[in-house]
Amino acid sequence: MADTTATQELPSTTLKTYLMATLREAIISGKFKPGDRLNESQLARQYNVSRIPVREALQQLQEQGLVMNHPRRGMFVNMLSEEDCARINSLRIILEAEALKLCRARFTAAYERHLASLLEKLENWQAGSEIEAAALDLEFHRAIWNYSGNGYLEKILNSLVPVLFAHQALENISHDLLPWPLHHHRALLEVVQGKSQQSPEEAMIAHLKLRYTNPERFSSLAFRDPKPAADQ
Amino acid sequence: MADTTATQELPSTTLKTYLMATLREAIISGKFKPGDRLNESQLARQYNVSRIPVREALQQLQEQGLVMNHPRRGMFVNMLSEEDCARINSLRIILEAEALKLCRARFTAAYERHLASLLEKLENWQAGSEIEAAALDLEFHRAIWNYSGNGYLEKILNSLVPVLFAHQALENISHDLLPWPLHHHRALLEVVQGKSQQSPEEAMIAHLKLRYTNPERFSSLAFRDPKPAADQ
DNA sequence: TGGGAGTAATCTGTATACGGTATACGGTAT
DNA sequence: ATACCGTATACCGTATACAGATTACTCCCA
Repeated sequence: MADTTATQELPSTTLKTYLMATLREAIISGKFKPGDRLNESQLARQYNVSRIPVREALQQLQEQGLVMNHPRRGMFVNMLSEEDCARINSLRIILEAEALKLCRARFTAAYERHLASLLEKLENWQAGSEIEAAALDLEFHRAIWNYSGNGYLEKILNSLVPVLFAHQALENISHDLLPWPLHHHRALLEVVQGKSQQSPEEAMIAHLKLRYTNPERFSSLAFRDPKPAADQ
Repeated sequence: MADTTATQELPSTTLKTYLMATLREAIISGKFKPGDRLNESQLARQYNVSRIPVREALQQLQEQGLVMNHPRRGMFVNMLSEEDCARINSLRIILEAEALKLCRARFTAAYERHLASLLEKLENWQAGSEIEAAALDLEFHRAIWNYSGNGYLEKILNSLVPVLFAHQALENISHDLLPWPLHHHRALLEVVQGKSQQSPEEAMIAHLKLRYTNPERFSSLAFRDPKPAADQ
């Protein structure tokens, strides 16, 4: 299975890392819904480990924004408001646009082959769960982040975006919306290739507008660009 | 050892958060040098707590990039190469420029008073340790991040920049360089006030150039024309 | 005298145990 | 009947205890 964390990834080193990946996947896939309380003892019994690794994994996920801690109450799956999504998206535009620019500057044939093969999988994706679609989507974006050549940028995006995917997946399940939009990733590849007329920022905004209204709402791009209808 | 009195001030929250702040400060101030191994048991004895809160605090600091974990080996104070600093600075320019823009858009009289008072303290700072100067510096920047109105942006910057300050403080101590440059923060305030001719990115690059060579080296600004389009 | 292997010391990772606090429920008074 | 209060329960935060692993040291041999 594709790795779920960007930090050190040695599967059977410690129980904490194993639990982190497992719980992260469970949250992103919607197995645990926002607002759910995560009982340490219960999870420990469920995975046949003691509470300590569970605690530490949950705290790591807390630092990554997937769960929230109410002191003396417990851990709760984070629930994102529409505004939170917009705030994250506003940052994502800036950061992922930067990743696109860096990727474009460092472009090589090997990168292009990898991205193209991922893109092909995305565009030919037909059957399968929404979860798998989301995983493919995330994999494509992660490839771009990785090719930026700046590990800190990659780490930040990895701590920022997956929680959005969790939220999106859940919205998709509960509202039974249109299938995951996978068809617009070619525009991003074209930006990286230097073939696009769009700026990286424009491409990111267009990309996110498939799923959100005014994703750039809380970024500086919101009041630089006269185009969006400022309803607020 | 002098910390035993400090532990007596009943940590209103949890021991973990208390230890996090303490250890963070110790690392940033250079009390623990890069490469040092942090012994859990030793720290536990030193602060009169058990190993568990120490462990959890260290793991939190790991997520913030201040320490690194070698599995089954222990926690080590993170050691930044010159390239790492440049990578972080390249991101910092982008992110803090965004914070400046957001701050400028949300500017109020109260914000201005607060920033101005901090600036006055910075410019009138004469005596005191380099550590205090760094703390003041950081406080000013944090105020800007906070006023951006995007908690996620604030959180990212808080996970990115303090490690730089730790590195800077150490360099300063070991090489006995010039005093901490505090005099260039007015340019940032002027950007927020809209009085500056510089773009936020230019201001940030100029700000960081006081301390680093080519801080924008690993950002997209490095290979874009030096005069970005005026955003106002 | 230097290097390698074996052993001991030490530390991390994990399990179990305990105390304090918050929540929930039931009883009593109004 | 409702509201308030006291007790009970459950869970988190922390402490203590144990096992595996890694490191460092020592001893032996070349």
